[in-house]
Amino acid sequence: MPKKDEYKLRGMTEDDLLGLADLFKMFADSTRIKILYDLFDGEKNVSEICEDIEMNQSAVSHQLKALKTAKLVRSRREGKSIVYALDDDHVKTIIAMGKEHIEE
Amino acid sequence: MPKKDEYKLRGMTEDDLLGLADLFKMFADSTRIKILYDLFDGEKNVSEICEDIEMNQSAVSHQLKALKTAKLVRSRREGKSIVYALDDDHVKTIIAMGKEHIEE
DNA sequence: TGAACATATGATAATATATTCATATGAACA
DNA sequence: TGTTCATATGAATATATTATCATATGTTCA
Repeated sequence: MPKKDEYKLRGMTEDDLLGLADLFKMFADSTRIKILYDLFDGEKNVSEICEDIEMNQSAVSHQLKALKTAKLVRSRREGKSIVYALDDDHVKTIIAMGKEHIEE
Repeated sequence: MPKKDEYKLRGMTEDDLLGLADLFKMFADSTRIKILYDLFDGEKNVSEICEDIEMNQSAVSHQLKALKTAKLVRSRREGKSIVYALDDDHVKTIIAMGKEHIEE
């Protein structure tokens, strides 16, 4: 059966574009972008992130979960802590492009 | 006088990071990303954009205004129409990086 | 094993954001 | 000049998103 008149934009389906928007949502919130930027330094556990970005633990945990679902960060246990790290090289590139746009 | 304890994250002030998040918000909505993606083809007027992305004129106009404020598109009059175009090379790069992330 | 610690989670309230509808603006041209 | 066409805008509603609070989960180590 034919897909119910889903249109395409230069080869991208509507779902593709919705997925793209969802990805960029991850960068579109100040708490999340602070977390991502903080992880540029390398792995950090949740408490360290909270201190660095001055946000409380619950808010950070909620946002870390969103970032993990989006496959932008990964985590592993290390003793009592959970350590997070960037999980995609594109994260740095995307943020770098954003900075360039702003700096012009 | 000292700035009231604004912290920095790897050389970025809080305001810098808020600005980055605001930029990425432009890519984080399906209507706006459809518009941007539609303009990959080149200049288009508002009616053409509406048809391509199947959204009504008012919604498109509101979002074009947001994109213009963010300096991601520019516009000029051409006869009765207003023609829009991408106004920043980074737009294509940023979206391309997003696509790569998703395709993996 | 159980107390202490680190993180995660669910529900709620506060806030932000997008779409719609009605209408305004402003250029073109008869 | 006034009508028509294309776009922009304001206000209101609908929807999504986030931070917070309270508490649950799971580890470590005495």
